[in-house]
Amino acid sequence: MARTSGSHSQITGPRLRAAALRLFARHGYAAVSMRQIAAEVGVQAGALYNYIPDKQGLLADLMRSHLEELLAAWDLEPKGTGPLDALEAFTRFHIRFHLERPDAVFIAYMELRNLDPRNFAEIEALRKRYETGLEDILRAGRAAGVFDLPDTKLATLAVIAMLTGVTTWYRPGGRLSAERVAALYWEMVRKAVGA
Amino acid sequence: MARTSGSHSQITGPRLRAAALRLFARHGYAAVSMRQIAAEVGVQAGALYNYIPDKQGLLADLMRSHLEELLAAWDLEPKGTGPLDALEAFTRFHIRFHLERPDAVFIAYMELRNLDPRNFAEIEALRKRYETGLEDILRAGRAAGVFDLPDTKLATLAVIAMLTGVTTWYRPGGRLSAERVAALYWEMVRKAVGA
DNA sequence: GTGTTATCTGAACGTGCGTTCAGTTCAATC
DNA sequence: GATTGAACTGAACGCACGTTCAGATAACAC
Repeated sequence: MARTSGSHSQITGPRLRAAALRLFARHGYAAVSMRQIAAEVGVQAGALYNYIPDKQGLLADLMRSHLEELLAAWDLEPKGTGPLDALEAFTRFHIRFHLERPDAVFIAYMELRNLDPRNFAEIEALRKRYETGLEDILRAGRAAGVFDLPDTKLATLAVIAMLTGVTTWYRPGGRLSAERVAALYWEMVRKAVGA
Repeated sequence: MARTSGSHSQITGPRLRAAALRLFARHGYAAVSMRQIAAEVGVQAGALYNYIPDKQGLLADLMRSHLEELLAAWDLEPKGTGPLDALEAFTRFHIRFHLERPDAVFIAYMELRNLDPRNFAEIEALRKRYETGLEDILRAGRAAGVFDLPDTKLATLAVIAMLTGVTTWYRPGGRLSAERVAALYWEMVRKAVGA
């Protein structure tokens, strides 16, 4: 009894991606079966292959679209004037964006090892591009004498790790609002870069 | 042809744990099969069950012994006098200890979701105890007026995330020595806590 | 009302999984 | 030199995996 009511192609596709995102984040790519995803979508496993080439392609797609969305959103973000404004913008943007997509963030950072080499290179390049955005800010601020940094590259990695760590413990409705968390982190980041 | 030369029980056990640590860290718990581990040890898969109850027990064992080693080592670490010394000791200890065991660290932070509830509670308690060590230092320093922190709990998580992040990019023989990395991170941590 | 086509089912494919266990081998013991 | 027992093999267990595909169904075009 296929096609039980109306056309589903524009429903099943997004639902597949949403279910995969949730399950991969919760249990890990390797631990989730296509049948589990299909059950969540409300469909048999075979039907999923109308929307994806294979399981590996599904994972790569999820990561690619997350990172492309991240880069596009950061491009549109107002960055104020000068490195200090830009760093604050980055900090607040990073926390806000990541807290809104905890599952996608987790997958993009944790399932890199499950990508085959071709996909890995592509995804890693996107991540690198995002990191470079922060590194440029730090370098500019250092050159302008606004920041006091012993090592720009290391500071980039340290700040990103610190900010991304928020997603491991933050839960909506907890002690602190996302806005408050961003403010507190910005204070720590500002001090850490010596500004 | 079992027992091809000499008694192996004191060799196979550690080799099993070493192989599992390496493979779990590289590919993830769910993606590694008992047969892969056995092949690395140089034994048939069935022989592994002389040393472990099951695959889940192997994972729990690896995480438990890593965290117990971490707590024991931190207990023995000289902490100087006062919160500032203690925080520096923690920073340097954490980086040194973690850089020496990248595989175990990765597993302990990433495979929590693959523990069954009983094991999870136990492992999570050990992790919490370690975090509390840092939180106590920060709270003491704040009370003594040595640190300037908007939120002690949040600072604890931020510092741990920042420091643990080192393991994601550090490679021996790279641009910076472990000692130098620790020094640079200590400078950033010190600034971040307002000291 | 007929034909077309997108969408899905249900069964099957070969493969590999974690785990068990009877049997084999060999160092150690007496 | 017989006995013991730790350490391991090799085969098997039932099950679940990712993926394919012929056939069924229902919405749509005319």
